[in-house]
Amino acid sequence: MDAKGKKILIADDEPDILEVLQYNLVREGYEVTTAKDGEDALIKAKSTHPDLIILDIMMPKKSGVEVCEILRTQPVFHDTLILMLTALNDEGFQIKGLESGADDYVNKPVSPKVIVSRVGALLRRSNKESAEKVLKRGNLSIDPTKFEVVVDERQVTLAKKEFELLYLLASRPGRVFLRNEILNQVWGNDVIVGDRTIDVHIRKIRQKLGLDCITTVKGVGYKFVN
Amino acid sequence: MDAKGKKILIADDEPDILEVLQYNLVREGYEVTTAKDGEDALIKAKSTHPDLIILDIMMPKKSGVEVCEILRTQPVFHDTLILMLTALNDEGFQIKGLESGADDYVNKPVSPKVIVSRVGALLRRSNKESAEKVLKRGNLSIDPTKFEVVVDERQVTLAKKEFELLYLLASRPGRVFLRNEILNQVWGNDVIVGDRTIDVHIRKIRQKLGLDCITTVKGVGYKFVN
DNA sequence: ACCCAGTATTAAAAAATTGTAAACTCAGGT
DNA sequence: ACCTGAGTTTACAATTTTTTAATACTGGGT
Repeated sequence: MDAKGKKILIADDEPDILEVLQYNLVREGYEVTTAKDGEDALIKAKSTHPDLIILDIMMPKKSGVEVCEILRTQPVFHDTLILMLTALNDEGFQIKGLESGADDYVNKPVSPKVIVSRVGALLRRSNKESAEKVLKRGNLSIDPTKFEVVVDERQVTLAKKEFELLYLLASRPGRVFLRNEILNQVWGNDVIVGDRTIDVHIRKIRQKLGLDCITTVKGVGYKFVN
Repeated sequence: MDAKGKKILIADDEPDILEVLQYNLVREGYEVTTAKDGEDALIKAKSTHPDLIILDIMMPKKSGVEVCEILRTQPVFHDTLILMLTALNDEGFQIKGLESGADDYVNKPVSPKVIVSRVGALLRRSNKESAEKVLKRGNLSIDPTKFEVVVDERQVTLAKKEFELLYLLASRPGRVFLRNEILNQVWGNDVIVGDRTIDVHIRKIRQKLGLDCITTVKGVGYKFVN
C-alpha cells in the first residue's frame, strides 16, 4: 500500500552517507539494508532482493557501474530499480552510470530529501499496478484515495492505522488474517508492537463502524465478514 | 493524466538516437515525430504542434539553442515543453540551453529510461497549469488565469504558493493529498522544504478564506471538502 | 465448577502529528 | 539603503493517535 515493505539496499563506502540515508529512508517506512562496497552490494542484493538499489559510483572492490552491469545481466534483477550516486567531478562515470542501466541518478553531495523524493518517484512509477481502489462490501464503502469510510450513508472517520487495518481485512473478505500477517502488513516488518495493540484497534473499528463486520477467530486471527 | 495522445517531437542529427528514443517513447504511448536538424525541427514543430520537444544542442543548420529561442518568441510555443540534450563537455551550451528557455536538459549519451522519466515528469508537471480552468466549488471560485479567489462575492488575495496549494487540493475534492505529493506538485521534486511549511500555508489559506474547506487527515495529508 | 489461553475492555501513558506565533531570509521595489 | 511581503524555518503548544498495561471477560476442556 504505502512504502511499507519496500526493500532498499544502499551501497556506499562512506559510513556517514550510509547512515544518513538509512535513517531517512527508514523513517519513510522502507526496509533498508546497507553494503560497504561493490562486492558486498552484490551479495546483499542476492540475499535480500531489494526493490530498489542505491549505488555509489565510486566504491572499493567494484564500482557502482560494474555492480549495475552485473545485476542487469541477471533476469531476477531486470526490474530492480537502480539509483546512482555520482560525484559531480567525474563526468565520465556519470555517463557510464546511465549507460549501464541505472534508472536515475543523483549528484553528490546527497541531500536526504532529494533522495527520498527520487526513491518515492521511482517506486511509485514502477508500482502503478498496485492501484488503490475503492472497496465496496455491502453497505460499507472504503475509499483509500479519500481516506474515507461510509456505512449506510453515514461517513465515519478512522485514524490511519484503523483505516489500514480495516482496508487490509476488507480486501479479502472471509479470509482469516493471522496476527503476524496483520502486523507485517499494517505495521511493517520491523516495528515491534504487542498483540494487544491489534485488539484495541479492532475494537475501535467495530465501535466506530457500529457494525459487526469483523469476526474474531480464536487462536488464529481476524476476518472480515459481510 | 495518461501519456496517451501527447505529441513529442525529437530533433537530433544522429539517426541511432532518434530511433532508440522514438522506440521507447512510442512504447510509453506517446505520438512521436522526428526531425534531423534545426530547421527541420522548426518546420515539424509548426506543422504538428507537439506538447514537448526534445532538442539536441548540436545539430546542423540550426543548434538546439537557436531553435529553442526562435520557438519561445512565438506565443503558440510559449507553453511547449522543451527538453535539451547536451553533451557533457560543452558546459557553455548547457547553460545557454537553460537560458534560452528549455524546461529541462539531459546529458548525453542518453539513457532511454532517463529520457522517458524526465519526459513524463515534465508533462505531468505542466499538466497542472495547462489545465488552467476556473474551479467552482460551492461558494468558492478559483480562477488560475486571473490568479484570483472569490468567496461569497468577497475577493481574496492569495500569495503564489498559497494559491497553488489551494488549487491543487481543490482540483480533486475529497481526495487526500499526501504531504509528499503536495511537495512534489507545488514545490517541485528537488526543492527542499520542511513539512511545517505546508502547515503554515494551509493555515494562511484557512485564515484568508475564512472557510473550513480544507480537512486535515492526520498522519496522511490534507484534502479539500465542500 | 474451575482453570486456562486467548480476547475484550478500559484508562492512562507515550509517541506522533499538526497548529501556531514569531522570527528570519531573501528578492524586488522605492 | 531601506522597506515590504512572500516564503520558510523554528520552537513550542495543542491535539490526536498509538501503545501499553492492568483488569475483566469468554468458551472449551477437565
